[in-house]
Amino acid sequence: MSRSHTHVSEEVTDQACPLVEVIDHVAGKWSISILVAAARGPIRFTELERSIEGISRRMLTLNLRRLERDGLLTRTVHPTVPPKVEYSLTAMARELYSYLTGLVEWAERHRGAIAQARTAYDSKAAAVPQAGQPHP
Amino acid sequence: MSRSHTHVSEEVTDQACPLVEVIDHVAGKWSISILVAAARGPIRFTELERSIEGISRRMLTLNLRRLERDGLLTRTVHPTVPPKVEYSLTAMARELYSYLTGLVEWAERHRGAIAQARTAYDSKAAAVPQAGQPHP
DNA sequence: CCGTATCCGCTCGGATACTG
DNA sequence: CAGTATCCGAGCGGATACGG
Repeated sequence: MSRSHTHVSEEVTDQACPLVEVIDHVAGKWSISILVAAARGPIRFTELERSIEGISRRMLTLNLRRLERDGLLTRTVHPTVPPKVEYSLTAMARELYSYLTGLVEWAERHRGAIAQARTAYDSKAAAVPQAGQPHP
Repeated sequence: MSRSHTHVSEEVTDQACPLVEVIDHVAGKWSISILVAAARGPIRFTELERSIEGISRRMLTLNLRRLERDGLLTRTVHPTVPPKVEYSLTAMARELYSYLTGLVEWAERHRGAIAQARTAYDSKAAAVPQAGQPHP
């Protein structure tokens, strides 16, 4: 945000493409699901819509466009009737894939532990009258 | 994957803790920065604030609380004056660490390519009058 | 089948001010 | 030092309707 003034001549990419933003796009809530789903091979719009639980059509479209714009997905339109559109990973995205699945597998392994940690945290926060008591 | 029949015991954590939500917390915009920064060893609040470019105090606090609640960070208060609070990764989070750095390194490697892909996409979208023309 | 467009509630998140 | 509290604008995201 408050970037000290860089030379505008060469490194536009540094300004235009902060790491945090790239990661945010790539590791976004739906992006991971989409990329993992598309990793098996070309996949159609409605297949994505059905395979990703809870995503709305709007959010699917928005994420697909953003991933395409970032060069992670290619969109291929087959001029048939009815229309058929397929999305595939680019080389860049295939390289990303293993990190994503690693993340997902980690989340699966620790999902239970996380749920327990939340319960513990919440019950602890609820029962601390001797410290959190604002006297009336 | 989406609709295999779950046992009741798993169903509880499944409801309380959807995979997508876990990933969203863990791979969130600021979460990654925080976890990576805390991986080197116990780190203080202001150290985090200074080392993470662009984060506000509010967002830092919110993310720290959420990570603590999810069992990824431990918060240790040293009863000194002035007060000293340190955050450390839990075992669960240290296991996550390598996937996160993998992601970050990927983002660094391809930051330039992504910036170029965006430029290409935008210029293509701007100059396609023969296909995108909405006839009046 | 594969989207786009519009409305709108709701949350995110920065700015600011105040405590132990 | 390490937060909490409150305000408030921006934009995310669901619902709905429509088009090629």
